[in-house]
Amino acid sequence: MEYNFREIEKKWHQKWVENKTYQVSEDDSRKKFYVLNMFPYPSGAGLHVGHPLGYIASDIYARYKRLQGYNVLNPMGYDAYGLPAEQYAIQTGQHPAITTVNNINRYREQLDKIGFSFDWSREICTCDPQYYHWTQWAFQQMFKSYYCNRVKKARPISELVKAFETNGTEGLDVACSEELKFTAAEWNAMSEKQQQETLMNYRIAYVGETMVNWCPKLGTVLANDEVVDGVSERGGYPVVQKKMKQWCLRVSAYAQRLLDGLDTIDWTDSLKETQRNWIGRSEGTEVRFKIKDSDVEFTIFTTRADTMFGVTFMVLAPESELVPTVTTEAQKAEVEAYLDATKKRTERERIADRRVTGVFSGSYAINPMTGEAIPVWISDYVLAGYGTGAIMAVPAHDSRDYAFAKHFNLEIRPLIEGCDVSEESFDAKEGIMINSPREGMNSCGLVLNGLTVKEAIAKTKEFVKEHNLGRVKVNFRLRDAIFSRQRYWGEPFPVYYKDGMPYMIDEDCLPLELPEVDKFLPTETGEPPLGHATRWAWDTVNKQVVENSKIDHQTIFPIELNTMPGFAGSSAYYLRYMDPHNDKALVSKQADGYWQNVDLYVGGTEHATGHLIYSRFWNKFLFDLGVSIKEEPFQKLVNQGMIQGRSNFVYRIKDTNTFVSLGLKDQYDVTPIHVDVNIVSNDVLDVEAFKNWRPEYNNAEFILENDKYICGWAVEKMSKSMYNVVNPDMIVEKYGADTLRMYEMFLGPVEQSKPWDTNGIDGVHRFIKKLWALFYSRQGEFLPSDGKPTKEELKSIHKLIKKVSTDIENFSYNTSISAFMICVNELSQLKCNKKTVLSDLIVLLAPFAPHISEELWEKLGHDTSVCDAQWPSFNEEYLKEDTVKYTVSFNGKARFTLDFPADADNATIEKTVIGHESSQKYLEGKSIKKVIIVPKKIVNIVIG
RNA sequence: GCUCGGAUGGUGGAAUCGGUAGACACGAGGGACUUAAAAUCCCUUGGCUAUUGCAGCUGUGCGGGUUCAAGUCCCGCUCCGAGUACCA
Repeated sequence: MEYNFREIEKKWHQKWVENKTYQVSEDDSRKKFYVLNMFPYPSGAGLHVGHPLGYIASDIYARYKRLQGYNVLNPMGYDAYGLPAEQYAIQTGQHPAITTVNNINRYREQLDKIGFSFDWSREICTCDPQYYHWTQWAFQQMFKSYYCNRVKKARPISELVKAFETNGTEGLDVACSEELKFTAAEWNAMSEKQQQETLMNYRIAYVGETMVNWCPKLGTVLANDEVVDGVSERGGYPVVQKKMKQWCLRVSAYAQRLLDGLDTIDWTDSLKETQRNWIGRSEGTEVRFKIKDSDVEFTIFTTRADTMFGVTFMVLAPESELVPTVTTEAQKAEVEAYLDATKKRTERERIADRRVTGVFSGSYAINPMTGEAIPVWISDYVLAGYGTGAIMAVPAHDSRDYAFAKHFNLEIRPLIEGCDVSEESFDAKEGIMINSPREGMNSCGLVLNGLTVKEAIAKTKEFVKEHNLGRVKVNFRLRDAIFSRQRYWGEPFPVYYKDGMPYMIDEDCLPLELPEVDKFLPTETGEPPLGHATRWAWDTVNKQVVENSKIDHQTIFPIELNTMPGFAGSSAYYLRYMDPHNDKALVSKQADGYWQNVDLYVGGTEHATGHLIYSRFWNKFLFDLGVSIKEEPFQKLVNQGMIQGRSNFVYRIKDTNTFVSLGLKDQYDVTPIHVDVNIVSNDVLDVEAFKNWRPEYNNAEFILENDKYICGWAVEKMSKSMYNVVNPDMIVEKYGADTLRMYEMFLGPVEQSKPWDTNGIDGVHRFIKKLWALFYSRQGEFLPSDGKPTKEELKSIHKLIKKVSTDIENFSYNTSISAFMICVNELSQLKCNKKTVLSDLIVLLAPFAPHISEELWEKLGHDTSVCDAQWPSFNEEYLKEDTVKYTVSFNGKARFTLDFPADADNATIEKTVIGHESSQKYLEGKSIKKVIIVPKKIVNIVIG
């Protein structure tokens, strides 16, 4: 009987739905396992063959864990808010909700063909009000919280208000935008508006006026991780810096915990390293410098406190608030011209054209160590956003300061013994200090000469602390996340404004639904697209606010017109899957208590500094609230590689319609042209299909080699424009889902990027047919029978059990599949038809090829789904060999291969070797010094 | 520039602790069955030399080193990929 995959796969898809095979619920009698894929953004292009790679890998693991007896949660959903649907809406007028639903349906159709064990009853979609209810709720909780550095936790803002009422800011240690100082009396005397403004300084979700990445073309701000090389990640439009009032999340408060948490999770080192760099912890010292002949003071941050004696100038960022203060009358015009010029440069230009620019402010600062007066400059190589926006410049030991000093002819003063700074600075943190202080230099008593750099830093820190010149400070590169987007297709903020200050809509009124608008562009007055939704503003928000918050009916409250960014909806979705239909809470205590956190998370590396930071932050916040019981959301993370396209080329002879085969192309002047990979097989072009591919090739002519047209090829990104997109539906149609699944895994390690090449798929398909042939003869006779397996049969299957079990744990699916091929070959050669052996084989195969496994499992007479079978365990007894081949070498030279008993030891080997004919000849007249048995069946004998 | 990966046949890739390369698969070549094709099965397949017997040399990006033994460890390079970039 033929292997009819179409019928089999259709049958089991139906049965799985009917029997709710993959629906799970909390079950305290079984251990849980939570497998999760990064949920997709449903794009209009549908899935290509690369998208399911990670889903297949995680599905195999999920099915494997289930066979081991775990209660496995394996959900799927959609990250449905996003720019493409909105851009499409702007162009065509089609509502993004419609586009999104269409795309989701298409995705679902494609996914269903591949046979995943997803529990679709838990499907979520970020644009569903039932879902974003909890995104809005979490945001409100952040608004109502501040971060206490003492307990290292988020706490209710009401606690902070109480503290202000009794003590003001006295003894406060909390995360804030800027250090404020006021007394209880001052606080109590503030108006409500002033109090609200003050609280903004401490809230975890706050409105802040910050420099943002503004993308004029998209009409919105972008987060740092959404900007790549100075242009927007989506669309590649220019991005400029702009000061704007925006919602922000105080991610920076969690910087240390985000860093520490990395040590507790099982992610790849490279991904952890990327996050560490992004968080960018640096330990240093803040030192105050006074401006000469003035009361003005400013603080700088340095990691090289040891170089205090080598400071020859100071630099402020152009955006620094101190700039107007330090600029003297005489320099005013020049400084203003410089500020103007820098403001005009986009970030992109600054990156592309890194020339040294700057201007002298006219003021001098006093070095607190030496009393020297040093010039204060302004330059855009100092960033306003990092540290204090001001630096002390040590040109001898910092390459940027060095370039600046050279350009403006400022003094360069070496501080490390033996370093040569005539050509470049000496940046390394090593060596012995000199000139600190220099002979004859005033000093306040600090002497660093003779110390190593490390010692000098420590000593200076102590000195600074003791003399109250500044403080020891840890700085992070991680910035607060900007949380407003001037777009339509995103979660609306559950916020209204009173007296210019934001207030939260009552929790009972959530979700605040996204209103309809008739235009998706900003309004004439420059407000975000939600500004078009005037009716909604009245009907929905004011009604909710007024009725539920018991506020004066006459008042019209403006509502927040921004929407939330893409990462809002994806930051806590893993919690929602645990309890997706709960309308009382994000997740019930019971569900969260059972599922805890994600045991295995699979997705691409492109989210390393975006989603994977934000959701860790978000989860830590919910952890502080007691909503999530695990501090880290994703215990183990596997990054699947990208599947690249394998493009094919034809070569057209210039100015003709004649195409020349690859091997002959060098004899002509040709242009390579991409050709659709779907009309090429094993690099041989289907000439007729090519003629029909496009009208202009209708009467194309060909110069063939060996009667074939051979195409060239290259590995490129899989994309429509390269004509190298391979669609999974087509593969399923031609070979079946089981073949697709196995082939995707057979292609190579999951973590590795590799090109898709449909050519190799026949090998996997053949394997499945061979497997089928173990069960059915060509005449359709069912072969399996009861009976005791032979030694060889047991050995073959137990070898496989051992291999596959360890391989799945290590995600080495490709080598597992090789092992299956070997085993099936062995069993066919042994003509094995023992039901026990074949049953084990089917269970092992079930995670990889679920459809054929279900079918054959049923045929073997089992009445439950193969999903509920038990993973077989192997028996070392069956794997033992009677004799073992040892390679024997003498002095590492002459080699023989000999058989020894499996349990041979030094003594028996020595005896046997000597007794052996060929070796005896070699050994004549020599004595054995020692016998070394090393693993892997090697014996070395040293003779002399 | 810095950080982290990687480089193995015509191709995708195996090789767990250093154990004597190239598993498995594709492709290619040859053969069987067939009127023919498809399907299936068998043989060969890193390179070079030898070939109606054995076999020999060479070989994991390049150059050194450690070791009885190196794709694997160490030192110095070349190239490729990813992340990051005035972070003081």
